Order: sequence, then structure tokens, then C-alpha cells
Amino acid sequence: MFDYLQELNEAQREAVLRTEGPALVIAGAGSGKTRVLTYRIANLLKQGAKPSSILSLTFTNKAAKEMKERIAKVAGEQTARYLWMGTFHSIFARILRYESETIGYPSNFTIYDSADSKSLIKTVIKSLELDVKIYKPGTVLSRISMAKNNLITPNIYTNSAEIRKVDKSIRMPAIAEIYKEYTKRCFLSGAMDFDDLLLKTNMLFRDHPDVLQRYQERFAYVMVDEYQDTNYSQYLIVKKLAAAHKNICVVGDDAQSIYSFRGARIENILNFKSDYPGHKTFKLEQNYRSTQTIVNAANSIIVQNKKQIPKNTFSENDLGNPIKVISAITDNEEGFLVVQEIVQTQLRDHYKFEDYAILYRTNAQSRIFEESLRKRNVPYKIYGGLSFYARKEIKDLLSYCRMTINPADNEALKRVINYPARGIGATTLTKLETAAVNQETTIWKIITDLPTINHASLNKGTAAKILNFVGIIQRFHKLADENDAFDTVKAIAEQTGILKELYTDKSPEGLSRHDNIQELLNGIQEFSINAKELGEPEKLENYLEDVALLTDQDNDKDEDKNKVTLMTVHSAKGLEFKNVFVVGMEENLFPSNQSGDKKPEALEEERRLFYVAITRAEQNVCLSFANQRYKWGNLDFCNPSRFLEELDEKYIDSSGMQNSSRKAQTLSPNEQKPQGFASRKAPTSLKSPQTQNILNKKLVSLKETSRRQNTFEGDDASKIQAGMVVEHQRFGQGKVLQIEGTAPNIKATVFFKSGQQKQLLLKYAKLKIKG
DNA sequence: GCTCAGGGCATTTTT
DNA sequence: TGCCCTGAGC
Repeated sequence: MFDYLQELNEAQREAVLRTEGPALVIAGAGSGKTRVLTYRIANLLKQGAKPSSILSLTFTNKAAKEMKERIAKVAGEQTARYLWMGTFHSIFARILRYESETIGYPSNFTIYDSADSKSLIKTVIKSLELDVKIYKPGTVLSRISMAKNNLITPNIYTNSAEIRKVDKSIRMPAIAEIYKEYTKRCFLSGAMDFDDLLLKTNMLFRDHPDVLQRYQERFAYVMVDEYQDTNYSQYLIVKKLAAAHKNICVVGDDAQSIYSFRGARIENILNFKSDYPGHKTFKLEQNYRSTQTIVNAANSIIVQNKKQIPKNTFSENDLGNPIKVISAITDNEEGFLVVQEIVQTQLRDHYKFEDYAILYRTNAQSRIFEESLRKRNVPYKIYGGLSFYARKEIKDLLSYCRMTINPADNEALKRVINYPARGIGATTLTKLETAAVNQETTIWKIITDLPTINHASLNKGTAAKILNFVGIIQRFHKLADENDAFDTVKAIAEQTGILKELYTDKSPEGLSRHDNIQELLNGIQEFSINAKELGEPEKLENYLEDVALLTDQDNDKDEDKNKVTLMTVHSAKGLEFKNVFVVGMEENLFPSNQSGDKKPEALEEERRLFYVAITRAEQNVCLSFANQRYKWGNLDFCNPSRFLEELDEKYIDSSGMQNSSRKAQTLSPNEQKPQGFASRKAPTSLKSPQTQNILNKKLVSLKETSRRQNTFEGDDASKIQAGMVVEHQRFGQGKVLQIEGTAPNIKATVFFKSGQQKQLLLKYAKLKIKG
């Protein structure tokens, strides 16, 4: 017996020790799942299994990294390094690079992110002379993605009457053609999208039994985390790989399956038993994370689902506080009350800000809470929205890098051929692209073969500019050959003039772009140094392999410590916080109403979503909703989510709902009817009648002028923050240096471009936020 | 090739 | 409302 076995409970220990044969581990929220996986691997290693014979798949880099670190602690860093541990995508990208010859791809193939895919799809739609307004690239991409994840190739797609019927019914009968052309162009560009990494792996294993056999033999042990989130493509790969040794261990929780919209099949975990005869099931039912109240309340919701594996999760922690429910009149008030609760409990119970999370259904809901937090000077960090790697400046620089490694990469080429501007405009690009399509080749081939350019009827000046661009890329190619990733990218940033251009731009946006580029360079430097220390390849192509599958959630920065976390429920999965606020608990956001057009499966998933949300909390859960909410400029009247009713009273502290002064403000019956369009008025009880007057007047005049003019005064002036660039009707553009006072007497010190510095009372000033 | 106004449009998201 | 796309106009 190893000493770590004593840290495990009965069910956990059994799951760790049963190393041979198929095993299903049902791991409820907070039941020590990662611990089991870690020790299971450690145990295998101690039994003498070779690290390189263990394949362990996760969904996020973060999960993989965390597990790797834990195993390194138990089994030693050297051993941990040789484990095949990573995300589905990164592991299979690795395998595909090894086997690239077999499938006819270059080993340095580019991985297209969703933006690249979307942009290519748009190009394809246009080239097929279809209407982009009808064929929305996003929708088309998701249809193609669904197809790929179900192993439906363009040919199968074209020949499937059923699929074509669906396409017709959504008025996009030509998706099959788009899919075909998209696939062709990806191949020409030497590129794979995210779904391809799984699809091509499946095809590799299907068409080349010898290759499959090699990997089957290598991976004596296969482990999958979050098995309830696997799609069909992932499911099949796992099944094929585990077929020889049958030592497969999947870990998951059907109650936390919330990703059906992106192809996850809860059936995969539900059907494990029939898929793997001779399997053994282990249920981790003790929750170590949350209070009894939280666990019981969560269970009371989830038991109502029909499709699930029966289990009895429980907590032996304290009973804990009841779940607090806050009812607010408006969304603004909701923000105010939630932040109030944070500030109060933080002082009273000595919590840190990092102990709090505000979870919501959609990213758009974050704004109100951001505002409220800012007003009270509560530090916060927000997940979601624009990712670091999706920023224009980052994508631009990385596109140069991609061009350097794989010049066939059309999407990268299109981004940078005229950035920084070198006089190669849209017209020229269209000509080149047409030529490329006609000759079934890449733009790079066209522009490196000048006689063809002349065919494309370009004038001399343009041809010279193109030639110059080709020279630049070829130089980078040589640079990348001779230098490590950092030196290469640094040279690229300098020689393209990107660095210089951003350096001269002194606007706040320009500064932030410059900072981002610096941050990217720092990251690459870190990569180069690490790689050298570990004796791993340190070239640009190695860095690009990593970065294509990276997201910004993967790096936690020090400056983000001790801040309230704001994120969607979906992205909170796998995380835990002492105190969790689930906000926007309205019917339309957490739809629990069966009478709607929701399918029963969808309703069950909403329940699981709610379950995931509240089981993130260790100690306190607070649910909040607003009776009215502005949505797209209209006032929506909302009902609280039915989940609030499904919760037994004994779990609830409803003091936040019974505040009589709030009740008195409830809308009168005739106001409660949902209206098609409600005139926008300042609605919250938090504003003085005086302020309301100002706002009403202001908003009327706003409408009269233009809805683009974001002018703010009175209370809304709080939107104006130090550092913002604003436009004043009389003084022109300026930067806000300082903000003081409270509404309606907010004073702003603004430094204008004209050189003068003014102190403005925002009540009287008309400022427009720039950008 | 850039800027700006107007139209259309709004889940959840990892890789 | 606010974002993104597009077409007009310079």
C-alpha cells in the first residue's frame, strides 16, 4: 500500500486500484475527481507501467496542466514528462503531425481557429455566388462542424437526403457545396480546423489499420476526463484506441453535461456500460467542496431529470447557510444589491475578493455587474469576451509567423499582405484569389510565380509591391530556420514595422495594442527559454503548434489575484469559489418552463446548468433576478426562473425578497404587461427624481439626434472613467485624467488635444465617449 | 484606402 | 443597446 491511498475514501481507492479493464467513474461535483485521476496514474507508474504507455485526455489545457503538475509532485517531473497527457486536440494534432505523410498533409500544417474558419467560409460563400445574408458564415460553420463531429464527410453530406432536407428547411440548400469547397481550400492551404484534428484522426485510424495498431499497442492505458462532454468523433477515437487493451477509464458526471450545443453526447457516458462489457462502475458520491445545504439543494433540482445515472451525492460538511435569494426591481438595482452583498459579507466574514464569483448565463449580462463593481471600487476580473489571441494585433503578428512556417496558409496571407499598408488593396487581392481558385492552388503559389501574376492583369507597380512582400516572407523563412522562436518573432515584429506603427500610436487603444504585442513577445521568450531548459525544440514552428491550441484562460496572471470573478456558468465548470452569485435568474435566461418550445432534453440541460452553477460554491450561494430588464433597448418584464420555485423553502433565505420597501415598488398591474416597445426611462429606485428628470430629457434629445451619440450626463456620467478618450462638443477630443464627486455632481478633469486642461461638471457637459 | 452612418442582429464555447 | 458589416463618399 502506498501512503497516498490513505488520503482516499473507499470509492476513490477502488477506482484508483482497479487499473485493468474498463472502468466508469461517476464523479459528482466536488468529489475529488482530479485526485482520483492523479493517483490512478501514479499507481500505474508505481506498478511499472511506462509513462509513454499512458494516454490521458482532457478538454482544456488548464485541466491537463493541473494534472500534470500534480503527477509531477507524486511521481517526479521526469516521469510526468513522458506521459501522453493533454487535450484531445493537442494530442491528436501531435499524432497527425507524426503521421502527416500517410494522410497527405504537410507536417507543419496550420491549425485554423474559428475566426480563420469563419473567414474562409465567408470567402467560399461569396465565391459560390451565394448571399452572405442568407448563408451566415457562423451558421454554416456550425453545420459543418456538427457534420465533422459526426464523421460526415462532404461526400456523405451531399448524398444524405436527410441532411439536405434540413438544409433546405433552413433555406441553405447549398451548404453541401460550401462544405466541399471549404474542405478543398483547407487542404490546399495545408490547414486543419479544430474539428479536422479529430476527424482526420478518425480517418487515419479507419483507413490505416497498421497505424491504429501501433497506437493501440502503445497506449496500454487510456483515461478520459469529463467523459460526458465527448462528442461522437472523440468517443470513436477513444473506443478505437482502447479496443486492444481495454484498459479504459473514463471519468465524468452526467449531471454536469452542459455542452450539447457543441456536440457533446451525454449518451456516451450513459451507454458506457453497454459499450464496454465487463466494465466496473465507481461512484464518487461524497462532496468535499460544498455545505450540506448546497449539495441537497442542487440534488433537489437534478433529481427531476429523467435521463441520468442514479446516484446519491451527499456532504458531511457543515449544514451551512441557506441559499439567499435577492429580488430586484431592475437590472441596475440587481447589480447594486449583489455588489452590496459582496462588500458587506466581505467585511463581516473576512472574505477576500477572490472568494467571490458572479456567474451568469450570457456574457452580455456582465456589463451591469461590472458597472456596479466599479462604482464601489471592487476589483474584478472578467472571463469571456475577446480572447487575447483573438485580438487584431496578436492575430496579425501571428499570421506573419504562420506565413513564415506555412506560406500556403491563405487566411494568414490575406490578413498580412497589406498590413502594415503596402498598397496591395482589395481589388488586387480579389484578382489573386480568383487566379488561385481557377488554378486550384494557393495565393502564395500565384505570387511566387510572377508570369502568372501578369496573367492576373496587374500593373507593374502592384506587381513590384507583391514581389517585395514575397521577399519579406522568404527572408522570415530563412530567419526562422536559423533562430529560435523568440528571436524570429522579434525580428518579424520589427522588420514588418508592426512594432513601430503601434509605438507611434499614442491613443489608449494604440498603447494597449503595443502592450499586447509586448506581452506576446514575452510569452514567446518564455517559451524559448523553457524549451531550451528542457532540451525541447525551440523553433517558431514548435511555438505555433502550442499557440494554436491555447486560450487566455490558460495563463493566470499575478495581477489577477484577489479579484471578484465574473464569468458564464459554462466557463465556471471545474472551478470552485467560496461564495457564488448566480445572477439574472429570470425565466428567459434560465428557462425552466415546459410550455415553451423547449424540448424536454433542453429543459434537462438547463437544470444541469443550474446544478453546475450552484455546486461551484463552497460556502454561500446567492441567487438574484430582476423584474424588469432592458433588452435591445426595450423594457422586458421578467418572471423569476421556475428553478427558484423548485428549490425547497428549507434551503432558502428569502429576506432579500421580502424587503417591504421593495415590494411597495412592484409594478402596478397595467404596467406588468409585457410591451412591444417601452419608452426608455431611468428606472431604478436608486436614482433621485432630480436625476431622473435630467436623464429623461437627455434621452429624448438623444433619440432626436442619433442613436450613435453616446452622451452622458447626470448619473450616467459614471460611465465616464479616467483614461477614457472623450469628445466634447466645444473643446474637441480629450482624455479624462481624473473623476471626482458623485452623481449628479461629477467633476471630470479632461486634457484636450488642443492643449488646454478643463474641469467639467458632467451634469452640464456633453461628452461623447470615443471608440 | 479610409471613415462614417445606417441596417441588421442578438445563448452557452473549448479547441 | 451595442456590435459588426456594408456601402457611400471623400
